[in-house]
Amino acid sequence: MARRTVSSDPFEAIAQPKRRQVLETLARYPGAGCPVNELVVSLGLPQPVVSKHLAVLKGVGLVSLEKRGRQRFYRVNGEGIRAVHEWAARFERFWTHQLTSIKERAERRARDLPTPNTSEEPRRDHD
Amino acid sequence: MARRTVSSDPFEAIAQPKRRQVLETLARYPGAGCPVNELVVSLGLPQPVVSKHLAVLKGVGLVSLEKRGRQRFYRVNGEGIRAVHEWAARFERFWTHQLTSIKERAERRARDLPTPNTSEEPRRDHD
DNA sequence: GCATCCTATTCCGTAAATGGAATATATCAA
DNA sequence: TTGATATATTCCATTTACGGAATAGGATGC
Repeated sequence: MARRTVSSDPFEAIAQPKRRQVLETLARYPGAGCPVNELVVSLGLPQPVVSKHLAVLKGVGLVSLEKRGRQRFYRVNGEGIRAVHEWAARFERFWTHQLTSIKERAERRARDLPTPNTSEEPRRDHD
Repeated sequence: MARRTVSSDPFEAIAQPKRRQVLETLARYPGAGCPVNELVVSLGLPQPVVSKHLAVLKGVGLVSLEKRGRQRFYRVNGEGIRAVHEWAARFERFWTHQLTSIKERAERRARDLPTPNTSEEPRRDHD
């Protein structure tokens, strides 16, 4: 049961390294975006593969599309990636504080406290 | 051919919503971390499922582990998430600039590019 | 009309992740 | 030792994503 559904959230979409590559490549183009054939050359991947990845990225809103002539210009749509950025930012305190002091404090608390499961309420201790 | 390997990079690991839940729950605990049984209660998932997700997170360095008695305390390891945060930050300009000005610039450039067949007014009839 | 270019989509085989259940391992307690 | 607790691991079935090849669709040019 409960498989992953790549077509629903940006985290799934960027899980695939090639799709991150697509985004990184797109990001190097100006606001007008980049047509598929140029992406195909840049990435060195078969065109159907690129198109399929673009379809996934578009499905989750990570890129947007503009048709011009027979080409389709894709460009990065920041909002989706912003969500990822903000999710990760929630964990900022885990890398801004030095790990060593966190570890020390963790071990000190571990020794001194009975067991931290007496309350349902999560604790926030900071230094 | 080229499958995704969940046990190799943090992007794969956080693709799974339940693993993000695990991280979010862990983040609410103090530096000492959280034992598995408490995670099981908090998440309402079967214990083997939680353990398996923790194994994946540990495999990619998103959590670290400290044994104490028969319990194992897991805590968030910031470095892995930091990588995600920094990757997303590379796209910051796509959401800090207003979308409207980006669009305008896109269309201006689209007119100026050497691609043929855009001598007319650019079309805005789709997104 | 027809041919050509650009892109999307379908079909298919394979590899892999997920969850459930049962079991194994490890630690403590009596 | 035996038993209970805490966690990990194995086996299994299901579902899914991925890539490749071929094909379809759509726009342009002749």
